[in-house]
Amino acid sequence: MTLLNVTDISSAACCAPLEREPLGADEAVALANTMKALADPTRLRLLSIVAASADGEACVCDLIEPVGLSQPTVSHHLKILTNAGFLTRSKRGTWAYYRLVPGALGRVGDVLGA
Amino acid sequence: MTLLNVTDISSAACCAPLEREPLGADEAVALANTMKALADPTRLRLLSIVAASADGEACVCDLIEPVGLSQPTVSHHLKILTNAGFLTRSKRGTWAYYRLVPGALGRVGDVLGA
DNA sequence: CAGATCTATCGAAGGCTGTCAATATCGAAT
DNA sequence: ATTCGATATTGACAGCCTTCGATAGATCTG
Repeated sequence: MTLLNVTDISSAACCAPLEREPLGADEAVALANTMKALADPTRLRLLSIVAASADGEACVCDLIEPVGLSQPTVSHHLKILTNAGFLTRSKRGTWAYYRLVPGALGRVGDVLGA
Repeated sequence: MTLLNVTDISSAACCAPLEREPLGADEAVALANTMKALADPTRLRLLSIVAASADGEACVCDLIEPVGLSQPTVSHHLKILTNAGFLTRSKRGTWAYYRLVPGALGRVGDVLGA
C-alpha cells in the first residue's frame, strides 16, 4: 500500500527546530511525510473545519458539502490526516466523528521555528 | 510551466492560525502550496544546511555532496524553495549563494498554531 | 429480515513530482 | 578569443497523488 506513506503516526515530534542543525536523512524523510499530510488544500480545510466545529468534532457527512468533493475522497483525506497523527476517529452508530489531536499541529509549528 | 506551482512567493503570510476559523478555498490553496515546498526530505535538508552554514549562506557546490543528488536536481529544489519565499539567491562570480529569508519559516509555524 | 443510511475500500484515470543526462548560459582566467 | 568551471534549463521517464464511480461493510429502523 503506497498511499502517501500512510503510517508515520506522530512523526511530528521528530527533531530540533529546522534552523538549529542539519537534518539527518531519516529525520528529513519523517518530517517531510508529516508535512505532506498538510500539503493539500482539502486537508488543510478539513482540519480547520473540524477545529471550528461545535464540540470540536465533525462527522464525515458534515465535511462533504463544505469541501465540495465526493464522500470517498473526503474519507481518503481524513484517513491520511489520521494516520499522520493530526486527527482521531471515533465511531458512534453509523457516524464517524473526527477530532483534532491536541498539540499535533503545534509540534510541527515548533519544528519550523515559530 | 507546471513545476509545483512555482510562484507563490510569500504566501506564507496568508491567514489566521489554522485552528481559529475555517480556511477559505483560496487561502487553503495558497497555504498548501507553501507547505508543498516544505514537504520534501531533500528540501528540508537543504534549508537546515543553509541555516547551519557559516555566514548563513551556502553555494550550490556546498550542497550537492551533503544531499547526495545531482547538481541539476539540487538547483531544482533550491529554485522551488526560493520561489516559495524561503530562500534568497545572490550570485557572486560564477557562484550562487543561497540564504534563509528571516522569519519565513516562522510565519508558517505561526499559521500551524505553534 | 429487509431496507435505508453512513462510511470505508477498491480499481482506474489523469496529472503532477522528483530525478537524471545532456545541454545551454554566464563569468573568470589564461 | 578560448577554455574552464559553476549553475540553470530542457527533455524524458518512472512513480506517486488526487479524484471519482462502484461496491462492500456496518448499524439503525421498521
